Order: sequence, then C-alpha cells, then structure tokens
Amino acid sequence: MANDASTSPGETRGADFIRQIVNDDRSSGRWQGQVVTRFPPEPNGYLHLGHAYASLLSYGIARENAGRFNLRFDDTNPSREEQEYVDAIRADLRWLGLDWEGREFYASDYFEQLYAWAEALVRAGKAFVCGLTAEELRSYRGTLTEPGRNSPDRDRSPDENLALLRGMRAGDHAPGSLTLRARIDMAAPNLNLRDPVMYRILDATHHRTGDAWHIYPSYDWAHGQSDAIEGVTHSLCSLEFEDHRPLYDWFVEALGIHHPRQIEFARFNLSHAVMSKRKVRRLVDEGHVSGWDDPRMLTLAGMRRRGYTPEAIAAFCADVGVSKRDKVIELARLEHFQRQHLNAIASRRMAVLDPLRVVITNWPSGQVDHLPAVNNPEAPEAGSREVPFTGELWIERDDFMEDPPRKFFRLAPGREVRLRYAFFITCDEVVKDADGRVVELRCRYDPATRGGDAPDGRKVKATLHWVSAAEALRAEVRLYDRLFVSEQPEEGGADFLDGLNPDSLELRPNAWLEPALADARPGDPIQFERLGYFAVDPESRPEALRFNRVVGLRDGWSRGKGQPD
RNA sequence: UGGGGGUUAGUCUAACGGUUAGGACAGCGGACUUUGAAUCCGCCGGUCUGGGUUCGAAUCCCAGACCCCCAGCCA
Repeated sequence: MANDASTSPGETRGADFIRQIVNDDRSSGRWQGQVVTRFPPEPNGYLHLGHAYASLLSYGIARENAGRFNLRFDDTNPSREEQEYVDAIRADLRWLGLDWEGREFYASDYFEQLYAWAEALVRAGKAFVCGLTAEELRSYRGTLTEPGRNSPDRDRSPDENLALLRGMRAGDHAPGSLTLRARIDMAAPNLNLRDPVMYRILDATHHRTGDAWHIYPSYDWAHGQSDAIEGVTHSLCSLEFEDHRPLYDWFVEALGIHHPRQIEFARFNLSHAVMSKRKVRRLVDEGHVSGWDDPRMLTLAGMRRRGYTPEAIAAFCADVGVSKRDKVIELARLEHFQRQHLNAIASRRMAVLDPLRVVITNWPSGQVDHLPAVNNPEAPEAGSREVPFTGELWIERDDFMEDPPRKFFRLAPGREVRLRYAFFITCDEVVKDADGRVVELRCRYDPATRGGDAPDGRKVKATLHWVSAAEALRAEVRLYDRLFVSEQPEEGGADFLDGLNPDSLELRPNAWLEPALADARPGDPIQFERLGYFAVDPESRPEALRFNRVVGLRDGWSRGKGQPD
C-alpha cells in the first residue's frame, strides 16, 4: 500500500502534482496543515478499477499526511440509487483495504443543512425559483458560442422566491415544474455558471430519506457544501469537473463557509476493456457477461471473484501515477502486477486441464509413492506437501506431440522428460483410438530418478506437471481472457460490442487436480504449475470444484512460436 | 469560430534552466533453471511542429498543430 516516504511536508521532488500541492499547502500552513480527503461514490452501480484508483489516491494522501479520509455516498438522485449498491461499494472498499474509521457519510445527511443554505442564498438574492421547463431552460442557456438569456423569473423578489421554494419542498408543485437556480451570469463563457440548477423536484423515494423530500440537490449544489461540512481540505475528482470548479468555489464563497480545494486528475482507460458505467451496465443488461461480478469484468466484484488481489490492484494504481493527460494503460501492466504479487505468495499445485492418460508400464502394480513437493520456491517457509504417484497418470495433452517441431522439447515418442518432483519417464508407445486420436501414452520410468534428478547426471529438456489418476480431484476450470479483442473498444464509431472477444471464456470441464487442492478456499492464492494463477470460484463446491484463472504465467514458448527464427 | 484542460519511446511516468533525457511495462536477445515461470544481464526505442531567449531549453517566450471535456432538472 502507499507509504511513500518521499512526500513528507515540503518535499516535492518525486511526488505527483497533487501530492506536491498538498505538501505546499501543509508547509504554508493552509488549514493549519490539516489534510482531509474523501471518496464520494454515487451508489448507482458497482465500483470498478477506476474507482479503486481514485479511492486509493485520496486515501493514500490522507494517510501519508496523518490526515482523515471519509467515505461519502453521493446520493442526491433517488431515481437511480439503491441500497444494494451502497452495500456492494462498502464491501469492495473494505476488500481493497480502505479504512474510513467509521466516517461513513451521505450527501443525504446534509439535506437539511443544504436546504437552509439555499434559503440563505435566496434571501441574499443569489438564487431564484425558475418556472422554465426543461426544454425552455435548454434554449435559454445559449450555446457554446452564444450567451444565454435571463430567465423571466430571474428578478422575482426574495420573498416570493422563498415562498415558492418552501412550496417546492412541501410538495406543492409538480415534478419538473420549478427549479431553484443560482443567480450568477447567463453570459458566462463557462456554461456551468449560467444560473445552474440547485434543486429539482423529483417524485421518487430515496433509499435513505424515503419520501421526506420532494426536492433534491444537484451535484454542484451538494458536492462542495458536503465537502465543506466535513472539513475536507483537498477534494480530488476527475478532469471533467474542472469546468465545475468555478461554481464549486462560487457556492462556498457565497455561503462564507469552509473552502476546500478541488483538484482534478485524469482517469485512465485500460486496453482491451471498457470502464464507462454506461457500457459496463450494457454488458450486464444484455447478458454479454454473467453479471456485475463476472470474472472478466473490471468491477472490483468481478476482479475479486477472478482472483485478483487488492495488493496487486493497489500496486498497479500506484504505478499508473497521477497526471492530467488522457491515458490508456496496457492490460499487460495490470497483469504484471498481479503476477508479481501472486508469484510471491501463491501455493504451487499441479493441475491438468486437458488430460492425456499416461500408463507407467514398469510401475509396480498397486503401489503408491508419496513425493514431497515444494509449496512455494519464493517462500521456503511455506514448506512442502506430498503428492501421490502411481502407475496411471494424467498429463497435459499439450505436453505431448507425436511429431514435434524443432523447438518443442516436451514429451514425444522415444523421448525422456521429467515429471515434476517425481521421475524421469520415457515414451515407448502411443495408443490411438479408431479415429487416430491419441488416447494414451505408455511410458517407462527410471526408479533411480526419484525426486527428479538422475544420479548419472543426465539431463532432460523438459519438466511436466502431472496428476495421479486414482487420487485426482475432478474440477471445472475457467480460462478467462481479455473481454475485448480490440485495444480500445470505446473508440471509433462502431458499436463497442463488435470488439468482444469470442474466446474470453474457455471452459476446461474435465480438469484433474492434485488432492491437496481439496481444501482450497476462495481467496487462496494458487499457482497451477506451468499454467498460471488460479482462484477458487465462490460457487465452487466440494463435489463440483470450480477454479478461475486469474492470469497465465508468462509464456516464452507460445510467444515465440509465431515468430520466424 | 466560446470556455476549460492536455501533448516526453508501443504504453505509463520522471525531469522544477545544466542528467549521455531516468524508470517501469511491453518487445527482442542471452545466462540460469526440477515451472519454456521466477531471477539475472543486455538491446530496441522518446521531448507535437516552427521560431525566439540563453553559454546552455523537455523546461522560459511567441506562433501553430493535434487530442480531450462542457450546451442533464446525471454525477
């Protein structure tokens, strides 16, 4: 997690531009050196990798500066927000490792205060009730190049406005019939300043306040004031709110309340993926994925299910850095950090995904040997386990070729290879079925090579993973790959769904696992040797084991295969 | 053709007028290897363009190009 020592107060070199600002503010004594940040998700969907980045950034900056970090649900639009999402967001953030120390707030906590402030602005002549319809409002707003026009209601008296506003609150007016607008400048080049809407009348039940309110604050009216109430010092948000900062500042100034500093950063896109809420929702709604937690999704729920670890996500987010330029991060980068973390902690196990039978012809009938196998070569303290070896085994079908090309050095007729942790075997005979398909290999083992070394010093070119047939556990293994073949599915005119990867999920329903995998639980970091990192799916049951591939091992063999040599 | 941002290798990022423009990821090559993994070593490759200031410019100035965001009673 972020514990960047290079960002102590006054120190700016090496720090990103936001941390430099925070450091400068601390050393200049602004806000008495306090640092308070917040993460303000709207509970209208599931969190994804981009939210992880944003939340970790605000959380990290608070921690590095011995400050506070608040979680605040931005629940100002009851028509699309639900408790289900609040619960999911909370769970995701906890899983990520964020600790808001009980400071879990809601914009709706502040509805009463916001309303009182609205009346104050009305009294001060800085807000008015407007009777323009939505369509009229749009036309009065002007365009990017032409100024807007004042609302006919703009100069209504404060008393009348107050009466109307109270009526709005009381439910005396139909949804859409009136709005409360800030009285700023209809000729402002920044459209956000053209008398923006503060309150709209909504006929909806709020997930927390129920039917207590008929009016709901807009984002602009709620956000800065919520920050102010919480004493937020540095309010971090993404670039599209840069245009809103003058309005953010205008409101807190007009109210004369605590004035947080809004700082905007660029979010990122991941290659071969979509991040926008709208598109992610469409994947779910149209059934292109199994749900919000489909392991192919970059939702935190999906990534958790897939087997991604919060540590890897945090390392990835820290590495992406903070800037204001558009960025598309290569998926390989995420995978790198995931491999790096799992390599250090994953238990090595053997699993055969696409099995080919091997009979050891000279193995003493009925005998079972138990061979010690290292759990994690990167962590000797993880110890070892024993794997059973018998005369009938499964190996990976890919690990045998009847007529191998030059650089294939796994098993082939007449060739000797090592079975990991076990013995050298030599392939004597290939058994085929009526269709010519290889169904069994008959091999001879060398008893002197027990453990995997030949006393005579002879070498083999390959080491294969294997599982003893009698003791093996059957499982379904799911191989996940990028959801999109196109690098940037969101770009270009074509429908982003055209870029869907038809092979993003490959089932291996007949996999065989070594017995030690019987008690693996969801969340346990596991490497299937030579294949990749895998995780137990939450829906896995003892009688129907199910594993998900998090990410494959780097594979120099298959990478080089397509290249001319 | 209004306003607000942005532009350093394929990707992300560092540089704070003085570095042979650094690092990571990707790619390529090699060493090692009981995971074709990991590890180690090496290579490839960059300052948007054009002027100017300066002994010296990615950095400062001028002009231009290109990209992103904004016309919800969404956030």
